[in-house]
Amino acid sequence: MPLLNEGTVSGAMEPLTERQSEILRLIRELTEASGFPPTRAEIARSMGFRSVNAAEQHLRALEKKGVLDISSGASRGIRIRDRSGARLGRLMELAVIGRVAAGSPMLAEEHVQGRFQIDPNLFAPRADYLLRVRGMSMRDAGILEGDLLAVHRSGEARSGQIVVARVGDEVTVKRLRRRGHSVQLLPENPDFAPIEVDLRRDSLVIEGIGVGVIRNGKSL
Amino acid sequence: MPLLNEGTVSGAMEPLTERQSEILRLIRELTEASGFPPTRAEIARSMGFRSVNAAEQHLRALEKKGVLDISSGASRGIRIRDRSGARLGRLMELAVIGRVAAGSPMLAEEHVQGRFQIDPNLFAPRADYLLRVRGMSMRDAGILEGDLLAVHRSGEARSGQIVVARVGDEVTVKRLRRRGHSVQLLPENPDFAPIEVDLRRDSLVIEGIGVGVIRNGKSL
DNA sequence: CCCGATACTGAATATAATGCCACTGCTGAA
DNA sequence: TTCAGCAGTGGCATTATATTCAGTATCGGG
Repeated sequence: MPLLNEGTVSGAMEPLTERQSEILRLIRELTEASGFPPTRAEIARSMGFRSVNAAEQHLRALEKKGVLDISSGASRGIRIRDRSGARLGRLMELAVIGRVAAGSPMLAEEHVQGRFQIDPNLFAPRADYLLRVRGMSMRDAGILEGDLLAVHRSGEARSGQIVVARVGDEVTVKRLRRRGHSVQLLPENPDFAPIEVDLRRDSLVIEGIGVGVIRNGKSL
Repeated sequence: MPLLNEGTVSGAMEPLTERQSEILRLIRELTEASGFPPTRAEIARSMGFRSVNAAEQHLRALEKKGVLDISSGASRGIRIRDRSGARLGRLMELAVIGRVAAGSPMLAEEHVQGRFQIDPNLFAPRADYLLRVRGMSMRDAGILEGDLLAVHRSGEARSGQIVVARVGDEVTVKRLRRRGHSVQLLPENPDFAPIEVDLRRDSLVIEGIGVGVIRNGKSL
């Protein structure tokens, strides 16, 4: 049982046409200027279109090419997907992952509570996403309820590391300890019991390694 | 001795009520999460209001107090006015402060160990610098040796907040408790003793308020 | 020559969202 | 007591917006 994860990342981005780049640039500018994304009508007006549908079609194209997300039905529901390579500065936008539904992959959009720009040099190895921690089972490791655990996506972990693991249907943060055929997931709080996993019988998927903690709430 | 620092903040902003602060925080969160500001209905739903007008009234109040701009007629036309003006781009570069020499100011260049780019939306109120924590006196608050404490520069603090204080020659991180003429600086670790400061005799300077924690080292 | 992609015009429609009015209840200051 | 500010409920007219449908035109393959 190789403690392996599936892995999969999004693919290449189709090139934009000249016009589509213009639209994208315009959306950036208008969003920056006003604090919120433009409507179809505003795009059309700025571009000189006499039909809002021209803007609509462009948005569809941009969404299909993966540079935009459009929230259906929501007014101004445009979000520019800032792919890491695109930016001038070398900062990443990390997703904040909340409650993870059983069976579905970690980074599914439905789990994303928000995004934060993080200096990649802050964590080593590189953090791939932030997981909102629930419960106090890692209290004595200084990881409290509501904290954001910076997670490095990796299917393998060494004994002693803090891992994000999937045991059965549950996603949990614990310290990993290997013991031959079995693996222990140790809480850092005497009020909680260790989880014993026999790899010959139970499934264990390592989702990643904890590489940092960010606490920003009122839990402070 | 009025617990005051030189610090000083910019233009007078009327204080927000508890509820209004909640609304503001919510708007920040929703905007961060979705990429665009919420509608009145979304605010009402998130807050549990049964009337969208409750949200409308709060927005009016927040606008009147100068923390918001509302674009009349535009859907989702909410812009949070960033006080302090400091924010030029979308992210700031915060200094990491190490050992602070007695008597010299916090942000003196000699104390700067490095700088990290941080999303200003990560902490509220705004973090002004990061302080490398020494010692385990705040262990039970989840602040460990080597952690970076995000500090909001402020000469005033409320009872119960975690503060960076200068007592005599020492800079220390503790939880503040006011007791009439005296102030207690409470550790969050039974192995350490509280510090009692009599304001009529001893000097106490609040350097700032702890607004967040970042842990990135191998302490994890 | 037809097809699909790009790039639009123009109009129609359902609904999302703002903005306003009337009203309740509380609190603290004048 | 009265009054202003705060915190809501509920309803409603008017816009604002998204989204779809029906076209026109150009371009580069296959």
